Amino acid sequence: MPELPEAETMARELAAKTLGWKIAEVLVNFAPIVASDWQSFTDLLTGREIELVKRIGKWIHFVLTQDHHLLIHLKMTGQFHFDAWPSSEWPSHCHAAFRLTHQSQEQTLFYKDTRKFGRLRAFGPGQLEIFLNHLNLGPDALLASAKDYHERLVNTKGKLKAVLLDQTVLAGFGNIYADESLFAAKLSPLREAKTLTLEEVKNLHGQAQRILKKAIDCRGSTVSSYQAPEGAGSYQDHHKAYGKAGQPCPHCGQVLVKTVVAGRSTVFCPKCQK
DNA sequence: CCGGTCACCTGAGTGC
DNA sequence: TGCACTCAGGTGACCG
Repeated sequence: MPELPEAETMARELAAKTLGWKIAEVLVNFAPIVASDWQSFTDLLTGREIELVKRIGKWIHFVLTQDHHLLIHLKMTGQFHFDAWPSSEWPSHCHAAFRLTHQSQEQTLFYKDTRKFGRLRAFGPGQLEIFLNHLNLGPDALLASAKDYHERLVNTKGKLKAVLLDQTVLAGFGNIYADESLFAAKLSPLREAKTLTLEEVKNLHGQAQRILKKAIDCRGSTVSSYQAPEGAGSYQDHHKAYGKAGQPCPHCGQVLVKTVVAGRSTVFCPKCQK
């Protein structure tokens, strides 16, 4: 599900609701959703206060007191849901519950994930760095400069679309925003990334920045079930290529073509995108 | 080493 | 209606 704009939206909305709140209690309803054993997971989190909620690539990062951390990858269908603390019945597809307290107030944050691909990880002091090094994420797709893009893209083997999806090259692109950015930059997803000129990379960088920022303004794309804590996003109304195979290209009218690159469905205009 | 394929899951949509 | 089949925003393991 979430790519950079959806993860950014979730982090912002979670921050607004949970900053300064304490994790009073943790329940895990489906053990495999936690990367470690659930006992050490709950032990690491219980009693900590939430200092910051941010995004690292597509990961959601809760910074907790005493150098403790909660890192969540939402994969295809992960999302957050506020509801009542589960007595016996859990809300549908919710696999972990965090009872949060702030002075006399109380609320419960649920991790919800229909397809159960997502993973939650807790870290104690010094452990987060090791994990992030292991992930080896490239520069953030939104924060990186055109020079960063150029250095990363031109020094990588493979088709442009596959390279954009590789989180160790640039962190944050997924299938939607890769297709949308390539369409806007008039670059073929099938091009070998290393053949891009500096001008082409600068243009791709500019288009990607514009699209990712606009998507964040729209609170992400809701294609099927994606919801941020404050509800669905609306950037799907601005998609020009993703999900539009068979429809006319908005630039030239030629039919948009669907193919498969890096195992992912890819839509592009064979006339505009060179 | 590399690209391609599958596995992990569930639900929605489609066609018979 | 119902069933079989395909596809989905991601990534990591495995294979030739």
